[in-house]
Amino acid sequence: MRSIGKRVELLRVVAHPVRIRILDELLKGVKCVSDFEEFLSISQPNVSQHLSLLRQYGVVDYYMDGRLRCYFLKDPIIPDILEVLKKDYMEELPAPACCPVTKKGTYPGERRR
Amino acid sequence: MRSIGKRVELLRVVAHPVRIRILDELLKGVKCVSDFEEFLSISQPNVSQHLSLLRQYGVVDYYMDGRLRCYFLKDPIIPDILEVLKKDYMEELPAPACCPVTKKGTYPGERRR
DNA sequence: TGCAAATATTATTATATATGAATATAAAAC
DNA sequence: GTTTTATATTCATATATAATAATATTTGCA
Repeated sequence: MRSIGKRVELLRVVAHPVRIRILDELLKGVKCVSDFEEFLSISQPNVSQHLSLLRQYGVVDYYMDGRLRCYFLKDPIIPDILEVLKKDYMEELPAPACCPVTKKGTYPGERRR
Repeated sequence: MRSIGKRVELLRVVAHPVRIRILDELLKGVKCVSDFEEFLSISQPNVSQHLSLLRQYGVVDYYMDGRLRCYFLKDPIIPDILEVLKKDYMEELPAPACCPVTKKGTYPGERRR
């Protein structure tokens, strides 16, 4: 079981516009590097660098097919993260009705804001 | 409705060990700055800096109670992110059984890895 | 065997982020 | 009105991250 620290680290690795697009694309199926190169319109070395990072953190893996590397999703947290990321949220969370849990708060008091 | 770019940005803001702990604590209820200072054992200015960033991105808000600032969660995506982050995942995702969706792949071929 | 295709790695540089220290602000208490 | 308490802001610096360019590796194929 992964520590909370490791999970946050993973979140940081994933929280990048290009890498999110890569992962979202992998959600649909296996893809090779040159597919991403085209799809993302970024340089091949840069695609490889992002994939390398994702591999390093166990987020993706690949198999070889001739000289292609076919990448696929490996970490099961990824589909869940992508789902939350795409979900629509209509409202803000309800403001707390009463009484901070803080030891110092003396609510109810004036709400100045 | 928030763009996907904004969502990824938000994810990046959230993907920090201290800020995750702050948010996880706010999940339990309202807290003020000095509570965090104690709980996180980091300096007051640093707590304020993290809270400032979270405010800037609409993740949290606060009300004033005397000279205390009582912070609370505002963005509804946060509980969902925290839930995914805490969830236990037992297995890796199943490796793709067949046939890359890539235009270049010629699978089935030898799986070298 | 040598060439071309697909991908990876390394080095460099620019930029962003994080933290600590110092200072500022704002409200309450006296 | 001055002091104290709670919090915010600013500045400086260290560190991490990102992208580009150049080069290396690996594999299939002529």
